[in-house]
Parts: sequence; structure tokens; C-alpha cells
Amino acid sequence: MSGRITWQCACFNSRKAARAITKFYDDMLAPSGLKATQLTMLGAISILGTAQMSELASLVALDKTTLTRNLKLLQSDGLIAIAAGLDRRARVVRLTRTGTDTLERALPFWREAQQRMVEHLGESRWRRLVADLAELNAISP
Amino acid sequence: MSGRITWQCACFNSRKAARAITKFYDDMLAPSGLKATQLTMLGAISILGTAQMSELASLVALDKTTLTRNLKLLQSDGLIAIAAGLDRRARVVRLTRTGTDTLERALPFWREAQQRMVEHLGESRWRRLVADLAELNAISP
DNA sequence: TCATTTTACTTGTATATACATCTATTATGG
DNA sequence: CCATAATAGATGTATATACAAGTAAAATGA
Repeated sequence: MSGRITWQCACFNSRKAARAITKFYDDMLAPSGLKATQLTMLGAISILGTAQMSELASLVALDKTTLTRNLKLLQSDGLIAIAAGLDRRARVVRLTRTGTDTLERALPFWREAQQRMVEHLGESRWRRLVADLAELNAISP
Repeated sequence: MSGRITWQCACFNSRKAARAITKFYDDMLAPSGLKATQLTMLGAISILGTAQMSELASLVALDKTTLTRNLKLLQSDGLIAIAAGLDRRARVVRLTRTGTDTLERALPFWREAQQRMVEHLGESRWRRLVADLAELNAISP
């Protein structure tokens, strides 16, 4: 009976898939020196140009405290800069030159990974999957 | 351009979905005192009855070192017991009485969460999603 | 049988993640 | 204007996760 938990559980399956997919992207991105999570964050910051931390947290759907820690590491690596905003409570995040360059150099590896991922599933299944995952993000008790 | 990274990246999307789904299950399971990850592990151990750690790692697709740490916590909570196997290298894991009872008491909450999840997507989309996620587990560079 | 390899796990280290709580600052109602 | 509430982050703590390297025991081959 408890087999249902393991095999059909959405939580287990989604986490397991995320682990496998992350590993795949990490491997593919290795030559760039970035991990998939770092690339995601740099990409998000790049979209916003300069972002307040709360905006960024909302964009990537991470808890603000998680963001604080993750950004600190990117800052240590010299990939982003964190400055004070007009509002003295806020912090404004942006890519450094190094961050921009690193992101650019990593992009081809990401494209390759992404393409392989889509090919692996097929275009239509892929699009469906992304839509379904997006839909699940909306669930709450 | 880098927007594609964030919005279409399989890694970002799968991780984001896993976070949201995990939170949903954690909330639904809260009355049971178990987190979703704990329930998954107890469920997996329950399937195997008594399991060598390497078997368990393979079943849940976790790195063995991750398993070592996760199991240690369950052991501290008195939910599982870890004993020596015939082979003196191996460790054999099983549910304790407390673990079995806790798992049983948590099951209804899991069922409720799972049912809501399936209803949220619809039966057929749900089945497709699980199949697609399973397929992605097979990808490798 | 003994050196070598393989297997099974553990430890060191590092990142990812989030909840509860804290601090500092801005906004707001009276 | 001031007390209070709301906002923006940071910190303490804890789990999840995995790679590199270590230890111990079993298997294997000459």
C-alpha cells in the first residue's frame, strides 16, 4: 500500500525529476564554470537589469531568506553587485561586468542542454510539460 | 535574450515546481508531524521491508551520501532503525514501530494532498505529467 | 595467499532551501 | 508629530542535496 506513496507521489516525482534535470544541466554547464542554479539567478537578474531583492525573489519564486544566502555567494564570486537603493531598507542587485561576461559565455552550453532536453521529450510534450508544471505552481492548501 | 533562460529552462521550471509542490505537501502533512521528504523515505523503506542502504538509494534516486544524512535524522527521531547486515560493510534499514505507526497516521493526509493535486490538473494530464517526469529522469550528457 | 580492485558506507565541505525571528526603515492613522 | 503597522532584508537554525575523498570489508586474480 505504501508503495503508492513512492511511485505516485507528486512531491517525490517532482523532486526526483528536479534532481535529475539539475544534474544534467550542471554537467552540461560545467565548462562554463557555472552551476544551473547560478545561471538561473544571473539570468533573472539580467532580465531585471537592476532589481530589488524582493522583486527578484518574486520572479524566481524563492523565499527572500534563500535569496539572501544565494546572492551572497554570487557576490563573493564577483558575479553580482549589491548596493543600497533609494529606500534605505532595500538592496539593489545587478550583474557585474564579470557576471555579464560569465553569463554570456555560459549561454551556448545552456542552449545545448535545453535543446537536448526538448529533443529528449519532443517539442509538443515539452511544451505541455512546462505548462503543467506552471499550473502546479498555483496549488495551495 | 537571457529571459529564455529563466522562463524556458527545464532546470529552473522543474526546481520551481518541486519547491511549490513540496510546500503544498508539507502544509497538508503538517498535522501528521512529518515532512513530505520524510514521508517519502518512510514509504520507500516500508516497501522494501528491510533494505540495504544502497538499494534504498537506488529506489529513491538519491546519492548515497545524501541518504546517509537523511537516514541519520530519521534514526534520531526514532522512526527507523539501522543495523549491521550479514555483510559487515552493509547497513540494513527498517521502520521502527514508531515509524510504522507514524507512516500509517500520515497516510490519510498524504492521500488528501495527492487527490487534490490530481484534481488540480485532471486525471489524464496528471498521468501524462508523471510519465513525462519519469522520462526526463533518464536524460544524461 | 596476498596484493589489488571493487563494494558499501561515512565524513568533509559546500550550496539550496525555508521557517521563525530580529533589525532597520518607511508608511499611516489619529 | 508620534505610536503603530507594514515593508525590506538579515540571522539563527535546520533539512536536503551531492561531490571528493576517506575507511573498512569483501571479492578477485595471479
